[in-house]
Amino acid sequence: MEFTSLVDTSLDLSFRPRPVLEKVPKQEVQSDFTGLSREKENMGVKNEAGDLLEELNRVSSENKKLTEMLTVVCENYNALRNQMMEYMSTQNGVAEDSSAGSRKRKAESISSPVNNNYNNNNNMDVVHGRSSESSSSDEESCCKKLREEHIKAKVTIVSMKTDASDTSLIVKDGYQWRKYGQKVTRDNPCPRAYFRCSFAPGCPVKKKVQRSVEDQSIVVATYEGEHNHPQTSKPESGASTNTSTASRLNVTTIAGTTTSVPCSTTLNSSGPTITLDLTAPKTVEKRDMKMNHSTTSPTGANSIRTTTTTTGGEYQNRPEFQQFLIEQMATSLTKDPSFKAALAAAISGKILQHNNQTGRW
DNA sequence: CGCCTTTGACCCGCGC
DNA sequence: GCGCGGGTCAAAGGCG
Repeated sequence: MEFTSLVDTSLDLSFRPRPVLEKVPKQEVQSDFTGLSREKENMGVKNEAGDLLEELNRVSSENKKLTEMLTVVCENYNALRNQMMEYMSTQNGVAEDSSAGSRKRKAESISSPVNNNYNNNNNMDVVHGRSSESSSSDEESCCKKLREEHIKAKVTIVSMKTDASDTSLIVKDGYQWRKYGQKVTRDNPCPRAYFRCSFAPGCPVKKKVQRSVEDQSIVVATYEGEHNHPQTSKPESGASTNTSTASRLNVTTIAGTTTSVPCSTTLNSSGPTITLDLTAPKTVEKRDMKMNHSTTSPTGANSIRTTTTTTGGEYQNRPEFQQFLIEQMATSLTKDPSFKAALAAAISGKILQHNNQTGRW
């Protein structure tokens, strides 16, 4: 996510006074008083207009300076951020290289295709021959933590309703996944499957899939990270990979600012929790639209759980659904402070522009 | 042959 | 320090 995308200077934040601006009010003042011989009042209004213009120019130049400063700050931020990410990648690569010595398996099989794939990006900037002792463990752990926090900030939880008899833990979401592990966890007798995005070698996204304890017909998938590549294929609406069973899709995203659109091609991270049951007959009901801190998040994060029920095929065309989407988008946008700032700047810019063109204040 | 799943072993963080 | 539990690795085998 680029910072500049949050503060978009294309919204004409830099309000520039134009020659027209100086002329228009004068013309208007003169035209308003044409034919009237009230020299004193006229002079008073002209002085007032002049003062206002002076003030406007001052504020405009100040605004311009601030905008330039903001641009510089944004550029610096991006540069620093890129350096930081690059540095973290390098450190991570070094750390993993250095840790290979301590890990028996890694030392035994460095040429593992899995490892090569997974670390492709990180290895690009690795300075080979650097001893493991030379790297600062503090910095490594710091960078690792930062990276983990960065990833953890983008956690999406998707629940999908399947038949309880369906033992597969595969959620078809349009991406290509490679299963790399399965584990029975303590709090859930059903095994948890671990997947890694296998479409792009350096894609950091991981997915955990496990059946719900409460309702074993619900498969809960937890996505971590963001894909660095486009989606490979469209997710099949209301489908699971098991063709014989299947056909019940619940989408639940957890925690954050972005709302996932059900059955869409993107499973955006970090949105309010939305549970969509596309399986039941043709009714559309919105439940629990308010904040609901219970339920689906194993992390216990604040979440909105919304359950909408209808038939999958017609669902997205229904006006209720469109309205619901708009509401969700509006909610997400209004929660975003940067969007508010950009919107305010855009509105004020437009007002100023309009006033300049009409000559009215 | 290449890719995928399975599965037991290993790693590592955390709480006691 | 030790044990527990979650996460990951990688060899083995299956499948198209």
